[in-house]
Amino acid sequence: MQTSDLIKNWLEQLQASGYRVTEPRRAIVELVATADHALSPIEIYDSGRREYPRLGLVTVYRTLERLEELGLVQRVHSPDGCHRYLRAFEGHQHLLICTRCGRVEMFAGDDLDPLARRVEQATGYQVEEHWLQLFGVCPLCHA
Amino acid sequence: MQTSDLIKNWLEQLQASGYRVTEPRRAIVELVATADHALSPIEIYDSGRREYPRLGLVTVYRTLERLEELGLVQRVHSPDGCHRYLRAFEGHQHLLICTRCGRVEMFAGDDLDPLARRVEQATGYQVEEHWLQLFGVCPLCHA
DNA sequence: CTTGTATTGAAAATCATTTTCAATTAAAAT
DNA sequence: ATTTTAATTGAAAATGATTTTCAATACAAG
Ligand SMILES: [Mn+2]
Ligand SMILES: [Mn+2]
Ligand SMILES: [Zn+2]
Ligand SMILES: [Zn+2]
Repeated sequence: MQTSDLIKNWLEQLQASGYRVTEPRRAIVELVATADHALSPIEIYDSGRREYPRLGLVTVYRTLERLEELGLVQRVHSPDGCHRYLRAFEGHQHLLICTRCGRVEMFAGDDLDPLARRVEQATGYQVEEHWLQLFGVCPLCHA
Repeated sequence: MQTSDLIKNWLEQLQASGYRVTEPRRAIVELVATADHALSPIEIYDSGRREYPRLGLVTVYRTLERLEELGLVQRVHSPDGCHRYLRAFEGHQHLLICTRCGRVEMFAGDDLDPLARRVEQATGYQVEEHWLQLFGVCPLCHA
Protein backbone atom coordinates (compact mmCIF):
# COMPACT_ATOMS: atom_id res chain seq x y z
CA MET A 1 0.00 0.00 0.00
CA GLN A 2 1.20 3.54 -0.81
CA THR A 3 1.77 5.82 2.14
CA SER A 4 -0.93 8.18 0.90
CA ASP A 5 -3.33 5.25 0.78
CA LEU A 6 -2.26 4.21 4.24
CA ILE A 7 -3.03 7.66 5.61
CA LYS A 8 -6.39 7.70 3.85
CA ASN A 9 -7.08 4.25 5.25
CA TRP A 10 -6.34 5.25 8.81
CA LEU A 11 -8.58 8.30 8.53
CA GLU A 12 -11.36 6.16 7.10
CA GLN A 13 -10.98 3.72 9.97
CA LEU A 14 -11.27 6.57 12.43
CA GLN A 15 -14.43 7.76 10.73
CA ALA A 16 -15.87 4.26 10.42
CA SER A 17 -15.43 3.87 14.18
CA GLY A 18 -17.48 6.97 14.86
CA TYR A 19 -14.60 9.39 15.35
CA ARG A 20 -14.28 12.63 13.46
CA VAL A 21 -11.56 13.43 11.00
CA THR A 22 -10.01 16.69 12.12
CA GLU A 23 -6.99 18.76 11.14
CA PRO A 24 -4.89 17.82 14.18
CA ARG A 25 -5.69 14.14 13.71
CA ARG A 26 -4.76 14.38 10.05
CA ALA A 27 -1.37 15.84 10.95
CA ILE A 28 -0.69 13.16 13.56
CA VAL A 29 -1.77 10.29 11.35
CA GLU A 30 0.41 11.56 8.52
CA LEU A 31 3.44 11.47 10.77
CA VAL A 32 2.90 8.18 12.53
CA ALA A 33 1.67 6.19 9.54
CA THR A 34 4.76 7.02 7.51
CA ALA A 35 7.48 7.06 10.18
CA ASP A 36 10.34 4.58 9.94
CA HIS A 37 11.05 4.64 13.63
CA ALA A 38 9.06 4.80 16.83
CA LEU A 39 8.06 8.34 17.78
CA SER A 40 7.59 9.88 21.19
CA PRO A 41 4.56 12.10 21.85
CA ILE A 42 6.82 15.15 22.06
CA GLU A 43 8.44 14.35 18.73
CA ILE A 44 5.02 14.01 17.15
CA TYR A 45 3.99 17.28 18.76
CA ASP A 46 7.05 19.14 17.46
CA SER A 47 6.86 17.78 13.92
CA GLY A 48 3.10 18.03 13.88
CA ARG A 49 3.17 21.73 14.66
CA ARG A 50 5.04 22.38 11.44
CA GLU A 51 2.06 20.94 9.58
CA TYR A 52 -0.59 22.35 11.91
CA PRO A 53 0.82 25.00 14.27
CA ARG A 54 -2.15 25.14 16.65
CA LEU A 55 -1.67 21.47 17.54
CA GLY A 56 -1.69 20.72 21.27
CA LEU A 57 0.30 18.03 23.01
CA VAL A 58 -2.86 16.81 24.73
CA THR A 59 -4.36 16.04 21.36
CA VAL A 60 -1.30 14.01 20.44
CA TYR A 61 -1.82 11.83 23.50
CA ARG A 62 -5.53 11.49 22.85
CA THR A 63 -5.12 10.63 19.21
CA LEU A 64 -2.46 8.02 19.94
CA GLU A 65 -4.88 6.48 22.41
CA ARG A 66 -7.53 6.23 19.68
CA LEU A 67 -5.08 4.80 17.16
CA GLU A 68 -3.92 2.22 19.67
CA GLU A 69 -7.52 1.22 20.38
CA LEU A 70 -8.04 0.66 16.67
CA GLY A 71 -4.90 -1.45 16.49
CA LEU A 72 -3.24 0.95 14.07
CA VAL A 73 -0.31 1.84 16.30
CA GLN A 74 1.52 -0.03 18.98
CA ARG A 75 3.33 1.19 22.02
CA VAL A 76 7.05 0.64 22.39
CA HIS A 77 8.32 0.43 25.94
CA SER A 78 11.71 1.97 26.63
CA PRO A 79 13.95 0.89 29.47
CA ASP A 80 13.62 4.35 31.01
CA GLY A 81 9.86 3.95 31.21
CA CYS A 82 8.79 6.35 28.50
CA HIS A 83 6.67 5.30 25.57
CA ARG A 84 7.04 5.62 21.86
CA TYR A 85 4.51 4.81 19.21
CA LEU A 86 4.92 2.83 16.06
CA ARG A 87 2.69 1.78 13.21
CA ALA A 88 1.36 -1.68 14.05
CA PHE A 89 2.20 -4.38 11.57
CA GLU A 90 0.13 -7.39 10.59
CA GLY A 91 0.11 -10.54 12.62
CA HIS A 92 2.06 -11.41 15.70
CA GLN A 93 5.15 -9.23 15.71
CA HIS A 94 7.85 -8.18 18.11
CA LEU A 95 10.40 -5.43 18.14
CA LEU A 96 14.13 -5.17 17.69
CA ILE A 97 15.34 -1.76 18.75
CA CYS A 98 18.68 -0.15 17.95
CA THR A 99 20.13 1.11 21.21
CA ARG A 100 22.16 3.74 19.36
CA CYS A 101 19.76 5.42 16.96
CA GLY A 102 16.35 4.16 18.04
CA ARG A 103 15.54 2.54 14.72
CA VAL A 104 13.02 -0.27 15.07
CA GLU A 105 12.65 -3.52 13.18
CA MET A 106 9.80 -5.94 13.50
CA PHE A 107 10.18 -9.66 13.55
CA ALA A 108 7.76 -12.56 13.72
CA GLY A 109 8.18 -16.25 14.20
CA ASP A 110 8.83 -16.44 17.88
CA ASP A 111 7.08 -19.45 19.19
CA LEU A 112 6.71 -18.75 22.84
CA ASP A 113 3.65 -20.95 23.25
CA PRO A 114 5.59 -24.04 24.38
CA LEU A 115 7.47 -21.90 26.88
CA ALA A 116 4.25 -20.29 28.09
CA ARG A 117 2.59 -23.66 28.52
CA ARG A 118 5.56 -25.04 30.39
CA VAL A 119 5.57 -22.03 32.71
CA GLU A 120 1.84 -22.41 33.28
CA GLN A 121 2.38 -26.03 34.31
CA ALA A 122 5.19 -25.09 36.64
CA THR A 123 3.56 -22.11 38.33
CA GLY A 124 -0.19 -22.59 38.10
CA TYR A 125 -0.48 -19.17 36.51
CA GLN A 126 -2.73 -18.60 33.53
CA VAL A 127 -0.51 -16.83 31.03
CA GLU A 128 -2.42 -14.16 29.13
CA GLU A 129 0.15 -12.07 27.39
CA HIS A 130 3.81 -11.92 26.61
CA TRP A 131 6.16 -9.10 26.06
CA LEU A 132 9.31 -9.63 24.05
CA GLN A 133 11.75 -7.04 22.80
CA LEU A 134 15.26 -7.45 21.49
CA PHE A 135 17.85 -4.73 21.78
CA GLY A 136 20.88 -4.40 19.54
CA VAL A 137 22.88 -2.30 17.12
CA CYS A 138 21.56 -1.69 13.64
CA PRO A 139 23.76 -2.12 10.53
CA LEU A 140 23.98 1.65 9.97
CA CYS A 141 25.33 2.19 13.47
CA HIS A 142 28.20 -0.27 12.98
CA ALA A 143 30.43 2.55 11.66
CA MET B 1 19.91 -19.01 53.00
CA GLN B 2 17.79 -17.61 55.85
CA THR B 3 16.25 -14.22 55.29
CA SER B 4 18.26 -12.75 58.17
CA ASP B 5 21.43 -14.07 56.55
CA LEU B 6 20.33 -12.64 53.24
CA ILE B 7 19.90 -9.22 54.79
CA LYS B 8 23.27 -9.44 56.49
CA ASN B 9 24.80 -10.56 53.21
CA TRP B 10 23.41 -7.60 51.30
CA LEU B 11 24.66 -5.16 53.93
CA GLU B 12 28.08 -6.78 53.81
CA GLN B 13 28.13 -6.47 50.05
CA LEU B 14 27.28 -2.79 50.33
CA GLN B 15 30.13 -2.31 52.77
CA ALA B 16 32.55 -4.41 50.73
CA SER B 17 31.82 -2.15 47.76
CA GLY B 18 32.80 0.93 49.72
CA TYR B 19 29.31 2.04 50.69
CA ARG B 20 28.26 2.78 54.24
CA VAL B 21 25.71 0.79 56.16
CA THR B 22 23.14 3.25 57.45
CA GLU B 23 19.78 3.07 59.18
CA PRO B 24 17.74 3.98 56.11
CA ARG B 25 19.64 1.46 53.98
CA ARG B 26 19.10 -1.19 56.61
CA ALA B 27 15.33 -0.59 56.52
CA ILE B 28 15.19 -0.69 52.73
CA VAL B 29 17.32 -3.81 52.42
CA GLU B 30 15.18 -5.60 55.00
CA LEU B 31 12.08 -4.93 52.94
CA VAL B 32 13.37 -5.69 49.48
CA ALA B 33 15.46 -8.73 50.35
CA THR B 34 12.52 -10.52 51.95
CA ALA B 35 9.63 -9.37 49.73
CA ASP B 36 7.69 -11.98 47.79
CA HIS B 37 6.58 -9.53 45.14
CA ALA B 38 8.06 -6.62 43.27
CA LEU B 39 7.86 -3.37 45.22
CA SER B 40 7.47 0.16 43.95
CA PRO B 41 9.62 2.94 45.44
CA ILE B 42 6.55 4.42 47.11
CA GLU B 43 5.61 1.11 48.69
CA ILE B 44 9.14 0.75 50.01
CA TYR B 45 8.97 4.31 51.30
CA ASP B 46 5.65 3.75 53.10
CA SER B 47 6.62 0.44 54.66
CA GLY B 48 10.12 1.63 55.38
CA ARG B 49 8.88 4.58 57.40
CA ARG B 50 7.27 2.20 59.86
CA GLU B 51 10.73 0.82 60.57
CA TYR B 52 12.57 4.12 60.29
CA PRO B 53 10.19 7.11 60.29
CA ARG B 54 12.71 9.68 59.12
CA LEU B 55 13.24 7.79 55.85
CA GLY B 56 13.07 9.93 52.73
CA LEU B 57 11.79 8.83 49.35
CA VAL B 58 14.94 10.13 47.71
CA THR B 59 16.97 7.70 49.74
CA VAL B 60 14.77 4.86 48.56
CA TYR B 61 15.55 5.73 44.95
CA ARG B 62 19.25 6.12 45.66
CA THR B 63 19.51 2.88 47.58
CA LEU B 64 17.67 0.93 44.88
CA GLU B 65 20.17 2.35 42.40
CA ARG B 66 23.06 1.02 44.51
CA LEU B 67 21.43 -2.38 44.95
CA GLU B 68 20.81 -2.63 41.22
CA GLU B 69 24.45 -1.77 40.52
CA LEU B 70 25.51 -4.60 42.81
CA GLY B 71 23.17 -6.99 41.02
CA LEU B 72 21.15 -7.60 44.18
CA VAL B 73 17.87 -6.29 42.84
CA GLN B 74 16.40 -6.15 39.39
CA ARG B 75 14.01 -3.72 37.85
CA VAL B 76 10.59 -4.86 36.71
CA HIS B 77 9.03 -2.87 33.90
CA SER B 78 5.29 -2.33 34.09
CA PRO B 79 3.09 -1.69 31.09
CA ASP B 80 2.25 1.75 32.47
CA GLY B 81 5.92 2.70 32.45
CA CYS B 82 6.60 2.69 36.16
CA HIS B 83 9.20 0.52 37.76
CA ARG B 84 9.17 -1.97 40.57
CA TYR B 85 12.11 -3.65 42.20
CA LEU B 86 12.64 -7.28 42.99
CA ARG B 87 15.38 -9.36 44.54
CA ALA B 88 17.55 -10.64 41.70
CA PHE B 89 17.74 -14.38 41.38
CA GLU B 90 20.63 -16.54 40.20
CA GLY B 91 21.24 -17.26 36.54
CA HIS B 92 19.28 -16.23 33.51
CA GLN B 93 15.74 -15.61 34.67
CA HIS B 94 12.61 -13.96 33.40
CA LEU B 95 9.46 -12.74 35.03
CA LEU B 96 5.86 -13.83 35.11
CA ILE B 97 3.71 -11.15 36.66
CA CYS B 98 0.17 -11.49 37.98
CA THR B 99 -1.88 -8.70 36.45
CA ARG B 100 -4.30 -8.79 39.38
CA CYS B 101 -2.17 -8.81 42.53
CA GLY B 102 1.32 -8.04 41.27
CA ARG B 103 2.84 -11.27 42.49
CA VAL B 104 5.93 -12.23 40.54
CA GLU B 105 7.35 -15.62 39.58
CA MET B 106 10.67 -16.22 37.97
CA PHE B 107 11.26 -18.75 35.25
CA ALA B 108 14.29 -19.91 33.34
CA GLY B 109 14.73 -22.13 30.35
CA ASP B 110 13.80 -19.81 27.56
CA ASP B 111 16.10 -20.46 24.70
CA LEU B 112 15.90 -17.32 22.67
CA ASP B 113 19.33 -17.74 21.10
CA PRO B 114 18.08 -19.46 17.93
CA LEU B 115 15.49 -16.72 17.52
CA ALA B 116 18.06 -14.00 18.17
CA ARG B 117 20.44 -15.53 15.64
CA ARG B 118 17.72 -15.82 13.03
CA VAL B 119 16.71 -12.19 13.56
CA GLU B 120 20.34 -11.11 13.28
CA GLN B 121 20.60 -12.90 9.94
CA ALA B 122 17.41 -11.33 8.68
CA THR B 123 18.05 -7.76 9.80
CA GLY B 124 21.80 -7.28 10.00
CA TYR B 125 21.40 -6.09 13.58
CA GLN B 126 23.74 -7.27 16.29
CA VAL B 127 21.44 -8.43 19.07
CA GLU B 128 22.83 -7.56 22.48
CA GLU B 129 20.03 -8.05 24.92
CA HIS B 130 16.55 -9.42 25.23
CA TRP B 131 13.66 -8.51 27.35
CA LEU B 132 10.98 -11.08 28.06
CA GLN B 133 8.11 -10.85 30.49
CA LEU B 134 4.96 -12.93 30.73
CA PHE B 135 1.74 -11.58 32.16
CA GLY B 136 -1.04 -13.70 33.61
CA VAL B 137 -3.25 -14.52 36.57
CA CYS B 138 -1.77 -16.29 39.57
CA PRO B 139 -3.45 -19.31 41.19
CA LEU B 140 -4.55 -17.29 44.23
CA CYS B 141 -6.35 -14.78 42.04
CA HIS B 142 -8.47 -17.45 40.32
CA ALA B 143 -11.18 -17.06 42.99
C1' DC C 1 -27.09 26.96 7.02
C1' DT C 2 -28.22 25.36 11.62
C1' DT C 3 -27.52 22.43 15.26
C1' DG C 4 -25.71 19.04 18.59
C1' DT C 5 -21.93 17.01 20.09
C1' DA C 6 -17.23 15.35 19.64
C1' DT C 7 -13.02 17.56 19.77
C1' DT C 8 -9.64 20.88 20.86
C1' DG C 9 -5.90 23.29 23.47
C1' DA C 10 -4.48 26.34 27.35
C1' DA C 11 -3.79 25.90 31.96
C1' DA C 12 -3.51 23.50 36.03
C1' DA C 13 -3.09 19.07 38.33
C1' DT C 14 -0.88 14.77 39.06
C1' DC C 15 2.66 11.38 39.35
C1' DA C 16 7.27 9.47 39.01
C1' DT C 17 11.83 10.70 39.26
C1' DT C 18 15.96 13.85 39.74
C1' DT C 19 18.62 17.74 41.41
C1' DT C 20 20.23 20.88 44.93
C1' DC C 21 22.14 21.84 49.19
C1' DA C 22 22.88 22.39 54.00
C1' DA C 23 22.79 19.31 57.97
C1' DT C 24 23.88 14.76 59.68
C1' DT C 25 26.39 10.54 60.44
C1' DA C 26 29.32 6.35 59.57
C1' DA C 27 33.74 4.88 59.79
C1' DA C 28 38.65 5.88 59.33
C1' DA C 29 42.30 8.24 61.74
C1' DT C 30 44.00 9.96 65.82
C1' DA D 1 37.01 7.78 73.19
C1' DT D 2 37.42 11.85 70.30
C1' DT D 3 38.30 14.01 66.18
C1' DT D 4 38.09 14.24 61.38
C1' DT D 5 36.31 13.82 56.82
C1' DA D 6 33.82 12.42 53.18
C1' DA D 7 29.60 9.81 52.23
C1' DT D 8 24.90 10.08 53.12
C1' DT D 9 20.58 12.02 54.16
C1' DG D 10 16.04 14.37 53.49
C1' DA D 11 13.37 18.69 52.72
C1' DA D 12 12.30 21.38 49.07
C1' DA D 13 12.31 22.60 44.52
C1' DA D 14 12.91 21.22 39.70
C1' DT D 15 11.95 18.30 35.96
C1' DG D 16 9.48 15.54 32.63
C1' DA D 17 5.74 12.66 31.27
C1' DT D 18 1.01 12.19 31.35
C1' DT D 19 -3.86 13.40 32.80
C1' DT D 20 -7.72 16.32 34.03
C1' DT D 21 -10.63 20.33 33.58
C1' DC D 22 -13.30 23.34 31.05
C1' DA D 23 -14.76 26.87 27.98
C1' DA D 24 -14.26 27.64 23.04
C1' DT D 25 -14.29 25.50 18.46
C1' DA D 26 -15.21 22.73 14.44
C1' DC D 27 -16.92 18.52 12.33
C1' DA D 28 -20.72 16.25 10.16
C1' DA D 29 -25.60 15.13 10.38
C1' DG D 30 -29.97 17.02 9.19
MN1 LIG E 1 5.32 -13.17 20.62
MN1 LIG F 1 16.09 -14.88 28.35
ZN1 LIG G 1 21.10 2.31 14.76
ZN1 LIG H 1 -2.41 -12.73 41.66
